[in-house]
Amino acid sequence: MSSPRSAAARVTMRDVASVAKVSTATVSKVLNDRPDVGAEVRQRVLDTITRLGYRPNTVARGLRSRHTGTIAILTDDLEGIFTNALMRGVEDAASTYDVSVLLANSYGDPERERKHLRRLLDRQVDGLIIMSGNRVRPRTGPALPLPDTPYVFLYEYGVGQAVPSILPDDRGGAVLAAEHLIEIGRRRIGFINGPASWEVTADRLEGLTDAMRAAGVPLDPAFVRHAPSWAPEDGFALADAMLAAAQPPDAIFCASDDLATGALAAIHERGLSIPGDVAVVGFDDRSLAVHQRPPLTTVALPLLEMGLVAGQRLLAAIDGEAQQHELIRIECQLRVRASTVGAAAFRRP
Amino acid sequence: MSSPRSAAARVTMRDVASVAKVSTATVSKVLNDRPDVGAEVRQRVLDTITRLGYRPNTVARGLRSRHTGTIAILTDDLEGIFTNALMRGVEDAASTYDVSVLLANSYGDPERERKHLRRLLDRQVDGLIIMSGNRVRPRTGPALPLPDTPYVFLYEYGVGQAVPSILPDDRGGAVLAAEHLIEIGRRRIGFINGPASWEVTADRLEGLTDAMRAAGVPLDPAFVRHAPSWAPEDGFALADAMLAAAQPPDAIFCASDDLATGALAAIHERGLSIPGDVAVVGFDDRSLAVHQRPPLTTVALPLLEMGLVAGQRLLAAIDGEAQQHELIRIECQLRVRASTVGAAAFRRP
DNA sequence: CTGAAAGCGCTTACAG
DNA sequence: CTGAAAGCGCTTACAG
Repeated sequence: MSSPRSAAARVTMRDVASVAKVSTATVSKVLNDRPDVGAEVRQRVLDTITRLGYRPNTVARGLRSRHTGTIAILTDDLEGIFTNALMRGVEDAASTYDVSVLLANSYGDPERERKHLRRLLDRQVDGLIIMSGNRVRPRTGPALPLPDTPYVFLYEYGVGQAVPSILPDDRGGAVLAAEHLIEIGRRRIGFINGPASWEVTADRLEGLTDAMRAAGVPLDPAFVRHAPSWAPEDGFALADAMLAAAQPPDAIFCASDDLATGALAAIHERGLSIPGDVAVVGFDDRSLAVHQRPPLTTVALPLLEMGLVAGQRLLAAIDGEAQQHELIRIECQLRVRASTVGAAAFRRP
Repeated sequence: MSSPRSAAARVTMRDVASVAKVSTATVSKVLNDRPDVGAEVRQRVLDTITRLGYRPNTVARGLRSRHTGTIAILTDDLEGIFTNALMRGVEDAASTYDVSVLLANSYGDPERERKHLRRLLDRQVDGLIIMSGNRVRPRTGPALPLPDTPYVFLYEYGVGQAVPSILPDDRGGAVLAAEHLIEIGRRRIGFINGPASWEVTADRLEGLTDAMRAAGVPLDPAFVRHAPSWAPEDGFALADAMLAAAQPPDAIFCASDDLATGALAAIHERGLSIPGDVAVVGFDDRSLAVHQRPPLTTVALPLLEMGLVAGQRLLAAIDGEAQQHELIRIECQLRVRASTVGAAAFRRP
């Protein structure tokens, strides 16, 4: 039974059929769990399969059946700050259904996107997830028309296309943060938002505003600022400015963990305690949040779940479910840590 | 010419052949850039292809030709700290050769790895990149034997297998850091290493030790410490302890940017200047490095290049190049920033 | 240089 | 319930 090392003649469905004394059609039916196979024959085929170590060739199956069990993630940024977690969700969903996922990185370049799309379509992918790895914004359709291939948008959204877009509920996340600060007794809440050109900043501001209004707590316009960038440096500068006011805020809500990192430093530098003098809440729940001094209370983006939902929606569409234009907002979660409910005050030594 | 929306009968090679009045064999030759086709016929085929908007079916090609133009990345951690950059390198290399890349996440579970491997082999992938997203260590072979499918290890390494492993040159990276600190005149250099159970910490310690010895600068054992974890908190604690010494270090080299972040905080808290009193160097060059106060000099891991090399090596093996057991170390790069050559001292206000 | 024929390994109607 | 036949869309020897 020794076989030439690499030529180890693959065992095919024909081999199984001939050994089990059935037709390949029958083997195929057994493999695909079709009901119309006798119990005895089924068992014989199954036994033969394991005895021969037969494995179906997905490529052949794909050619004949016209579905490949493959989806693709097409992203504009493979190194985006949220890319991994989103991808993991998609991969989890796909894996559950024995679907494989292809990866394509367009770098946000339409020409590259077109190339990838072409290759992916040539490869007969069953569907596509078009994903931004870092920034929610509207986008036009795919760089190539996809008349026969379902797709969904993830962490970005289409404007006219009849497909779902999976997004975080940024507004709701900000509401959570605001309600938490109000609940722990803060009344002078500052907001360090991200650059106004980023769409999420509008949603987060809206959530904060609505929650404050609902609670009857006024929001001082002087304490509501857009940072020029998302960098900690800007969080530092804006927090420092707020702290210099005659009546400084007793809480600062930042639209990102990075901004919050800067805010924490500014508060420390002034010798104020956290959360005693100033409570701080971030947004995103990146891994650095938990390592801040004190650990940062923050609003967690539901990235994994978003990826899962995107995957499930796509799979459903592949199975024939009708798609329509809709924005699916996934709830954020508040992660309460010491920067708002600190064990004792966290004052600089 | 209106076509029923979804049934838009695909144009196949047969259509092209019949319109161009040639055989499908000839179309295939043109498509695959075979030399044995007349110039005139070639042109006619090409014209027909664009006129009909023909696109080859990769699945059919794969079935017949026995190579699918697909590789897979199998990782134990899709959210590993270095996963994205490594993947981007692989994707870049693959894309260049018109090869697609599949993504598979085993979560480090052998059973899951086996499942993925099985699915990937059924799918007839041409090759595999087996990658760790966060930690260099030796590993046994794939959870399933791969007699006919080439693979390479990335950011981890095999022990016996006749395949290459792509790794960073951690030792060399530490040499760069040490030489830099010595060059700017530091003589009492502290080293905050990562947990001893992490293999890279041995390499980085060796690099530091060798460089110091070569320069004739003594290394005080009291200033060489393994942190219990990679977290900033531990960097803080160890730096703080070193600074409390009668003769504190004038430079601290940290085996990760996270540790360095903690060290920076400890130095600030003591009211010392950076780099005036103490210079700091990190390792990894994560995005947070540049946002430290002051921006952190650090040793950049060559992740993108590692991914590229892994991809290229794999593609070469797929093309038939012989593989052997080898550890391929890619050079790190020193990124000099203000924490060692700061514009003026960076003293706390 | 060109084409007729076979075949990659499956699944799909369809007949019995 | 089972099988013979056709065919998915290509590429590969091979003959001319």
